[in-house]
Formats: sequence, structure tokens, C-alpha cells
Amino acid sequence: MENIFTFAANQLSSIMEVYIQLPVNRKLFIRDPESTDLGRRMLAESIRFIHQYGFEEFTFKKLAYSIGTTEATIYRYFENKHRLLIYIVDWYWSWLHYLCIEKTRKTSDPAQRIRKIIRILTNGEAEGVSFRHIDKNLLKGIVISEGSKAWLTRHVVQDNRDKLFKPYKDLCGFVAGIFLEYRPRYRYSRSLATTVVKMSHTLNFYTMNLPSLTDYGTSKDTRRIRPFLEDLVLSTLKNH
Amino acid sequence: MENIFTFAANQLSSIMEVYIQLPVNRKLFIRDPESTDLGRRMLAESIRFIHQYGFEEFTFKKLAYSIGTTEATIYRYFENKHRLLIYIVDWYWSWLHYLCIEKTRKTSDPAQRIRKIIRILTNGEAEGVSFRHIDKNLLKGIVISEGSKAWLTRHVVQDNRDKLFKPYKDLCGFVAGIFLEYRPRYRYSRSLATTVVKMSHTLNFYTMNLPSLTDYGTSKDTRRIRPFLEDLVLSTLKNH
DNA sequence: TTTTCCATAATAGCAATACTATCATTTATA
DNA sequence: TATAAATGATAGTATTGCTATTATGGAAAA
Repeated sequence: MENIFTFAANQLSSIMEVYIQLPVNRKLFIRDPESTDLGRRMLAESIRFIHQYGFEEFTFKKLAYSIGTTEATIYRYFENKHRLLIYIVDWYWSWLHYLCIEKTRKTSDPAQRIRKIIRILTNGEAEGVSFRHIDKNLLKGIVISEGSKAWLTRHVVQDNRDKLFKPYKDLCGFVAGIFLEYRPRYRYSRSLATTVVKMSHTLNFYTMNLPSLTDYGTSKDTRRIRPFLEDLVLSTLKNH
Repeated sequence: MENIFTFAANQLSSIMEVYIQLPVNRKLFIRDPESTDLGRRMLAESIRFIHQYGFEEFTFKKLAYSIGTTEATIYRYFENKHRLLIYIVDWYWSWLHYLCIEKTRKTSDPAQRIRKIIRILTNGEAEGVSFRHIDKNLLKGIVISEGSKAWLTRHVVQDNRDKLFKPYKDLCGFVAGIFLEYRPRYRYSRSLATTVVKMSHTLNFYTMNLPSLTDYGTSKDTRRIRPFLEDLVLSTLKNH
């Protein structure tokens, strides 16, 4: 199967420190942050900052200060902080999509492929190859608690036209395809895929912050999200 | 069944213009907006404004101008605009909860009760008794596109301790109870209830703004959310 | 080597936001 | 009619989210 990550996948090697360049929409930046050391520090530090203090507290001025540059310089890389958020959120979804493709490649049994996908989506610890400057565990935290803010704006429709949410939609589309392999006649594969992708992250947020919305008590044990979603998907699909 | 809405329910009459006072957490306001004409105009106008321009564009200065008062006065009713958002979002969830109780009261068949609940959650047109100053259709739109912002903040945990999200959690708890009536041994009733409540609104947002995440093409037909969720819930529960 | 770019630094400025504070005036209530 | 409470009018402040200008330092082209 040829896909957008072919180039990246070919670069995979046995050493863990591998540099995969995930494709990012060029409209998301003015100057490619991956192209300079300063740019990469912007990414690394904004991930740390947003994870710690939240997106509302995050400003270019503070980011500039903490990496020893100026506000004006950051504005030469990113139009505004919202675009930077979409940049890192997109990066996360692209990476998850890549992981899903990689990890299901060798499995042919459709039900088994579905279980693998759900395992990846609900995995607490970010797995896969490591990256120089992007801390995937922090990133996952950001996507869980700030991710929706990427599209919860007045300009969703225009941003969507500009394909800014393509990685998320591609991932959901891929998952929907896996569902259809299992039950080709199921009519709501996309809705179900979106539900699973969304809830695998939202239930994480609820477990940590509004635990009574889940069944895991106050133990904050996010591991039980997986059996719930697995049962949800397989019960539904089996029924068709 | 005694419940928080008993008083309100007793007031129901055949005329549509009934005044139901839904309980709102007292921490959400400084001065009760329901107690004065000016306060009610604040609620009515903020709903209109947020629906039209979004929560980010919404400021107390603009709200003050459009109802002919001053910023300072609004600050005497609400601590800040975020609390006002929680106020109206809570109001919505309380009202939905009330509707769910009312509409399932006469049905005893558990599966039928589940279908009723899902119908209420996915109903495009806001039904039920009407209110003087709160436009429930606009309110539903706000909850769909701004609702999560109520808890997607750094102070979720504290806000949760202050019981600011009680109406949402109560609704999800009620739905979970209905699921348990049907299948008492199902282990994930809360997660499933939360999933249904969440997705019944999120899929609405996707249908309107990111339609490729759903199965309804570009027709923007939100009516198909209901059969999807109905099938999802009943397939899953039947399996137990 | 010199020139000339170009990225970044340094600094300023501006309109808007999210408040807080003060005092005058109107309105309600005792 | 007195008195308190609610609202209006106005001012002020720190911060945000930018834009603009000029200076500097280092790498590449001439």
C-alpha cells in the first residue's frame, strides 16, 4: 500500500533515534520551523509551555523570552499562536496515522487490525520512534486538552478549506477503512471511526479531570478506556 | 421518582408559555441574572451574540453596549465571561436533563426509553416548553460549538470541585442509569452515556463544519446522527 | 576581500481586552 | 421621606496580539 508516509517508512531503522519528517501543511507557517535550530526550539518550547500552562496562557512574548529570542522573530515563523497550535496538533495526528499504518501492516485479520488500532489510539505512553525536539508524551497531553481548540473557532470552515485539518480527517478515514474491511456493509464507518478517535482522547481528559463521567472511579486509570472502546466497536460491527 | 426538577415539572401546563426556573449553581453569578430585567437581557443578548460571533469575539463591553448598559454593571452580575458561558451551558444541560426525565416518564420498556433519550439528544429543533428570554435553538448551537470551552481550561479541576459541571454530569449519569435498566451487567454504562451525549453534539458540529468526518456527505443532514447512535448503543448493550 | 543579503535583535507603538476603582445618580424599599 | 441598593459615567491599568522600523552580525556571492 502506497501512502503519504512511504518516504518516512523507508527511513525506519533499528536504532531508535530516527528522524522522520512528517508532512505539514505549508499554510501553517510563514518560515518552516523545521528548517532552523531556532524554529525547532520554538516547537519544542511551545509544546512544553502549552502543556504546562495551557493554550490561553501561552503567548509569543513568553515563548520568545524562554528561548531567548524576540516576539517579532516568532512572528516571522508563525502568523499567530493559533496556527502554531494547529501545526503541532496536525503533527500529532500525522504521527498517529503513520503509527496506525505501520502497526497494522503485518496483520491481516480484520478484527485483529481493529484491536491494534484501538490499542494505538488509547495508548497512554506515546510509542514509536523518537524525535529530536518533539516530546510526544507532552504533545499527546496537549492534543487531549487543547486539541479541539484547533477547530472550535469562527473560521473553521475557511481553515478546513485550506486543508488545515487534513491529518485528523485522514486518520479518521483510515480507521473507517479498517472498519469496512471487517464489515463492508456497515453504513456508519466514518461516524464510528470519528467517535473512536474522538472518545479515545476525550475519555482520557474526563478520567483525569471529570472522573464521574467514566466508569473508572477516582483511580484515574486510563487503561480501561481501551476495553470499553474495543467492545463498543466490535459489538456494533458484529451486529452487521 | 423524586428528582431535582419535581417543582418545575409540577408547574407544567397545557399552554406552551410556561416559566420553569432551572436550578443554577450560585457560584456562577455574583448577582442572580434571573432576578432582574437587566439580568435577563444580559442572558438573552449574550446568547444571541455568542451564537452569532463566537465566544472569543464576545466581550462584556460589546454586550453592555448592545443592551444599553455599562461594562461595570455586567461585572456586578458575572465575575467574567467564562462564568457566564458556564452559566448558559449549564442551563442547557439542566434543561435537557429535565426533558429526558419528562419524556421517559410514561415509557416503561427499557429499549424504548433508550430510543427516546437518543431522540432528545439528537433533536435538531429544540423542543419542550418555551422560555421568556432564552432562545433554546441558539443555545443548542452555542453548546455545540462552544460548550467544551467551559471545561477546557487550566482550572477544570477547581471548577469541578465547585460543582460547576454538575448539570452535565447529572445528565450523563441519568442516561447511564437508563442503559443499566436495559442491561444491568454492562460495565461501561457511564462511558457509553458520556460518549452518546458528547457525540450527539460533536457529530452535529462535524456535519456542519467538517462533513468528511461523518457519513452524511455534504448534505449537512444531521438527522442521520440519530440512527447511528441508536444502533451503536443498542448493538453494544444487546451484546451483554 | 569586499559587498550584499538575510535572519535576527532591539525597540517602539497601537488598538483591544479584561478587568478594577471611584463617585454620581437613579430607583426601590422601609 | 429617609436610606440603602442598583446602575451609570468615567477613568485607569496591565496584558495581549499584533505591526513597523532600524540596527547588527554572519554567511554567501562577487
